[in-house]
Amino acid sequence: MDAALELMDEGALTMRALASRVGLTPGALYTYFPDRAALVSAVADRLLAEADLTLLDAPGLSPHDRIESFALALREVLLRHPAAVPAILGAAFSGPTALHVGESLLRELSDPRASYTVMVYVLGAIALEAAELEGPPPPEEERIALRRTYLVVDPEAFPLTHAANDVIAAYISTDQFRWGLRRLLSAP
Amino acid sequence: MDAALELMDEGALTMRALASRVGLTPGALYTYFPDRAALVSAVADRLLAEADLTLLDAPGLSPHDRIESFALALREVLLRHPAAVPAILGAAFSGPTALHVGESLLRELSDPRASYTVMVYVLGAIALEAAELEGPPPPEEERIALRRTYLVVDPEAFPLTHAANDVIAAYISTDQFRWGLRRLLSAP
DNA sequence: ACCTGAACACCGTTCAAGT
DNA sequence: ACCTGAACACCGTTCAAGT
Repeated sequence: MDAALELMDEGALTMRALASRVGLTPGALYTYFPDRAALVSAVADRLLAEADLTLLDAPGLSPHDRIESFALALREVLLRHPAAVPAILGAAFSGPTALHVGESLLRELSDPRASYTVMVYVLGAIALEAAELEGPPPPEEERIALRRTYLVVDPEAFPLTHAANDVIAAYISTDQFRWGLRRLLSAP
Repeated sequence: MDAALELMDEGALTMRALASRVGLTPGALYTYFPDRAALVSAVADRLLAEADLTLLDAPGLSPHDRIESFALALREVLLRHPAAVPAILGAAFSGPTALHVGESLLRELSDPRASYTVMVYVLGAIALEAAELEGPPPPEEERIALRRTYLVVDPEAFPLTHAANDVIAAYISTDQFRWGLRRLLSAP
């Protein structure tokens, strides 16, 4: 599964490539996983578990702070493996680790609807950020600077977008991620 | 592109299948699209445009109501084509239609960071819902009922999840979608 | 410009046969 | 149980050649 994650990061996860990397014949993989989709799900769940789940139960922190620190940790893990993020979205509920995260989240927020809203925001933000990464990401500042030149638009046709260029470039920043999360958590 | 969307809905969009559906040889498609990814992006942008963009400029409505009505319309369009949703996430910023939506959203909310938060929520919610659909969705009530039996967990290991089963089953409801959106928009 | 036919370099998955 | 070798039924993309 480590090899599978590596290949995913390289954007080249095929059963054949995986087999050759672990020194097997393609067919031999089907002893361990019924099919490619099962392999991908397993990798997704393992990746989800790489974020420090204990942050969600950290003593001495407010519920909001626990959620924030876990969300930041999860984002960091997942953005290092952007190609795996779509699989995470797919397994958002089903996997065993996802269940554990869900239970902890329910403990922090009294209304289950609020906890789902947080999940939606966190996974949505990560998914949008991951979508524009090919491999492991360059430093944040670099990505923002790139977006600043990248996202130039016609000022006549899109005046507000043009005026907000700097903020839009920073949509993928940790600050923006935290800002949105806090806004959501601070809702009445 | 209509044929391509049809094939996507059937979960079987290949260049060869598309070619045969439009009465061409696979190679001929490369006159119109440089590669498969370009085709998928084009379909995604066209799908985005199917939601009524004028809702975002509807006179006589508050900014929040405009956003809500457009978000609901977008969700309805996209959930009819769940297989295309990942492509929408990928093209969330780049496409011409996405630019237009972004500009309108900036008009409704004074802080660009808030408008991005709304985008994250709306696209995130749609992505999570789409992830558990194979083809065009059954009626909402049916899906919720299915989830209610689907999502049974061990009450000992996951007591809160077990207790909230009914609400969790309704995570994919229009009501939950609207509830989360309103909560986000009502943040101070 | 648009299309065909044919090829190239791949895929995931299955399965008899071996150990 | 685990693995190989070989096959089956596919892929996306390219490209000479035709109209």
